[in-house]
Amino acid sequence: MKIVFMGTPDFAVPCLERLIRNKYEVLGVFTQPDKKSGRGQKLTYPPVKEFALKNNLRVFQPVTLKDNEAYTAIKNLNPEAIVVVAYGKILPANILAIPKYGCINVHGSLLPKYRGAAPIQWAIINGEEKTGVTTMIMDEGLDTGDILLKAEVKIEKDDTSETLYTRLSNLGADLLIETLKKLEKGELLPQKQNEPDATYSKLLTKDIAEIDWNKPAGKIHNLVRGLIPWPIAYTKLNSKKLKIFKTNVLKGVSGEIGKIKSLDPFIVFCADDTALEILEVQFDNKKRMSAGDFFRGYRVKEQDMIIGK
RNA sequence: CGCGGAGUGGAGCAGUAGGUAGCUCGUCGGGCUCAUAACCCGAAGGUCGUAGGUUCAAAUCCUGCCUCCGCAA
Repeated sequence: MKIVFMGTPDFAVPCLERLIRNKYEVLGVFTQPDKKSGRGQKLTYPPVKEFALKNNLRVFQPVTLKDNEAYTAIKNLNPEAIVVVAYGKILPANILAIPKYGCINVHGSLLPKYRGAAPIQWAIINGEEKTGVTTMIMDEGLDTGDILLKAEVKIEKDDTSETLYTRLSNLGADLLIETLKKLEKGELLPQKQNEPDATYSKLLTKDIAEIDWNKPAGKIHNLVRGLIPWPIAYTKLNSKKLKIFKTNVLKGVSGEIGKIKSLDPFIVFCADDTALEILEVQFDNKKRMSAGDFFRGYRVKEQDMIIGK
């Protein structure tokens, strides 16, 4: 099958890799334009572009798909299917209509739950016990297309968005190949999404990353896990930012909410008689380290430490 | 040229009016103890990121380079 691939971040790379490995003919790869990023504002390529170049694929980085230029380019490639994985742009109707098998999207949730951005992170933040990937035939809406296949995974207690990402991107890639094979054989019957069950997730931003100690420890633990590797949950310690990477929930512990119970181990009281043990932190301009290491060098008396502001 | 912080024994840090380095933890040995991650005694371990420069003398001053990190994107 002749395919045009569209994707941008790491999540999309396994899909492209599987397509190549399974001998699909990848006519071209669309990805977001290069951006200046990182310290020193260096121009960096999106991960999909890196991978595409290494595999000698044609790369397209249009600023918009809504003009005639992008449409014509895709039309001329004459794909039988367009595979879209975390591309970051909406496909207009005229492009959706080009391939005979349609535009296939791989989404990191069990649709219709978690349509939109950052579905994997929100599944963890909300404490879901399972999530998965879904393939669908795209339409003009935001993740509203008819469902082709789904695959579930269990969210483990210590999963972070990072670990879940890895699992789901590989699962998604496998599901994509299965979807394409069955689609080609005419074995798939697209299913309408059940609208009343639909939920949407927002793009992650830094302002959701500050920990609210008035919540129960379990919720905070989920936030911490969900915000790895970005933007990282944090609290303030004597007015400076203390990023928190790893925590442990303690139950049946009562104390004044938002106060430090002890430094070794590092425990803070939370709502509903719970407490959060903080295992790994990163302070100010320091490196990421265990709470024990941090307090070994942080020379402020315990009674002078103020958490949360 | 986006802004800024930092590289000191295994780990985290202190040490800027320049004179061969200290703390907490860990490690090793010994002691106490029914026992211990607890306590006591002792020991090992650092060419102070790297290359030059200034100086009688630099971890501490100057210059280049490498690496790491925060913010902003």
